[in-house]
This record gives sequence, C-alpha cells and structure tokens, in this order.
Amino acid sequence: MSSDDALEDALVRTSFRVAAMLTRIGAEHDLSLTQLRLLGILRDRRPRMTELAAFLGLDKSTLSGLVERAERRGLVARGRSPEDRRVVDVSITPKGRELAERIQQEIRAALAPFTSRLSADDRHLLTQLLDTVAGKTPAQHDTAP
Amino acid sequence: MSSDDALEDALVRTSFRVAAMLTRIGAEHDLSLTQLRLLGILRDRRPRMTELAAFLGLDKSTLSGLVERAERRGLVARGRSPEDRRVVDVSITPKGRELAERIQQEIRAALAPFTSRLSADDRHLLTQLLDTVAGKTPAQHDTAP
DNA sequence: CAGGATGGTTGGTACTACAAACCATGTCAA
DNA sequence: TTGACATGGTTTGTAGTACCAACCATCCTG
Repeated sequence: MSSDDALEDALVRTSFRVAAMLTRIGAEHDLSLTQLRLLGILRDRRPRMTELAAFLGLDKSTLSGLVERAERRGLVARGRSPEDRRVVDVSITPKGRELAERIQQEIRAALAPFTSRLSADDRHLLTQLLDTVAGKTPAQHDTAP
Repeated sequence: MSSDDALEDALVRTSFRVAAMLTRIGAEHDLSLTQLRLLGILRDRRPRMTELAAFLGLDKSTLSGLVERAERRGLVARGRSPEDRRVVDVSITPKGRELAERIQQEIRAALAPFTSRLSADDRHLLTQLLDTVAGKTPAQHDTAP
C-alpha cells in the first residue's frame, strides 16, 4: 500500500530486466547466469569450493557440477591445497579471464543505452543510492536534515 | 572504464541481490523464480500461452511444463478459447492469487530493511531514477511523448 | 588411537529450458 | 472447396541447475 511500495516494485522490475539482459549475454557465450557469476567471482578471488558455494548461495554439491563443467571448458582450474589435502581451490584460467572480461564489457555496453537516459549527475546519484541500499556505503554521509 | 561503469556494476550487483531474495522467498513457498514471475504476470492478465512465453522470454515448449506444474498445484487454470480452438489461455485461480499477494507482501517486507536505509526523499528519488532508466518515465520531468 | 568434525564428491530426484518433431486448427488462394 | 501453408500448443529428447542424503578422505581432539 501507499507509494512506499513503489521503490520495492521498481527494484524488482529493474532486477528482472537486468537479469534478462545478463541471461541473454551469457547465452550468447553458452554460459548460464550462474556460470557468469562464477567467472565474475573468480576474477579477483581464488576461493575453495565451500567459500564459492557461500558466495553464490548454493549447496556445495551444486558447485561440484558447476565447476566441473566450467573446468571441462577450460575456464577454471581446480587445485588441491598441499596443506590441507581435503581442500579444493578454484581459480580462473587465462581463457576464462579473457571471456569474463569480454562479457563484462558487453554487459556494460548493453546497459549503457538505459543508463545514458540519465545525466551524469543523476548517474552518479543513482550509483550512490544503490550502493547505500546495498549497504556498501556504510551510512551515506547524506544531506540529512 | 572510469567511474562511468560504476553505475552498471551497481545495477548488476543490486539485481543479483534482489534475485537472491526473490529466490529465497519463492523457495519458501516451493516456487521457482520463474513460477513467481508467472503468478505475478497473471495477477492482472489472462494471456494465451504464446503471449505468456513472450512476457517471460521463454520458449513456448517451456511454458507447457511450467503451466502444467502450476495447474497441478491449483495455482493457475487453462482454458480453451471457443473462437479459436487452438488457443489456450491461462488464468490465475483464487488460490494462486492469494499466494501471489502474500508473496508480494513478503517481498516488500524483505526489501524494506534495505530501502529504509534511505530517507523518504531519497527513496522517492531512487524510484524515479530507476523508472527513468527502465524507460517508464519518458524523461526526468515527463511531458508528451 | 578412536571418534568426531570438516571438505568435497556421488547418486537420486525434480525442475528449467531449448530445439525439433508433431498434431490440431485455422486461413488463403487457386 | 480443397490443397497448401500458417499458427498455437504439446511431446520428446537432451543438457544444465539445484537440492538432499549418503558417502569417502582428511584433519583434529581427547
């Protein structure tokens, strides 16, 4: 009720829109949304399977298959830790990194037509607001009255 | 590159976040994200299978199964048009509508902790900005097309 | 060392999604 | 009017996603 829900609805609509875009771009490279995220995460991390599952919010058993398929395509590599021989850490290969970077560019390019509807100031503002909502910005040094 | 990409990245991050939330809430009612959307669409429409497929961006063959499972749970109903007997139109049942509305409330409630990090003014502003990006609002200060 | 905890994989099930093949119905043109 | 084509959905087959429960292997503690 009330216009308070408008923001929630706008967030949901936006999310579906962006997700559809990501799904399409992923599909053009034979990647599911999850595999897209997998590569994105591995771009600046080298986690073990369990950490990866936590990042993605998936069961560890799901990860086995996910990583297995990505590995088969030469996008990621599995390595066993010498310290703890139970641990499997996952890293991105050069080929995987290249693909991830290309896709990131495509995503930005695909979103640009939409974001460019805003002025530079508004783009900056929107970024800040989204970061605040996400809790990225601790508290937003806002113009609080 | 540069900080211009920050907005694209923020949109993507936000989308994943919201999608994760929707997936969780759906799972609590044994609904996939797609089924959630299905119910959402049917809340104010009564489309035929092909239209539904277009709305969801899915192949029509996917819809058969999707609707079939939802129908088996009593959430939607299929009806054949008397004019064109090839056409199958899909409608939401009272039970389905009730569930859809409950879930919508849950979604709003789940997002509230995040959106409430903003002031009322900022919430309003963010809504406007998102609507503009989505092309819902023609331009910041709308007028004739 | 025994027992338990931790890290991953395997096996089983259900769902999602697509493409191709397939009926049934509708439409149009000769 | 009828044959050819178009349209609307379903079926079938395959691959991937995702979960749970059961399972090995390795580590850690008492």
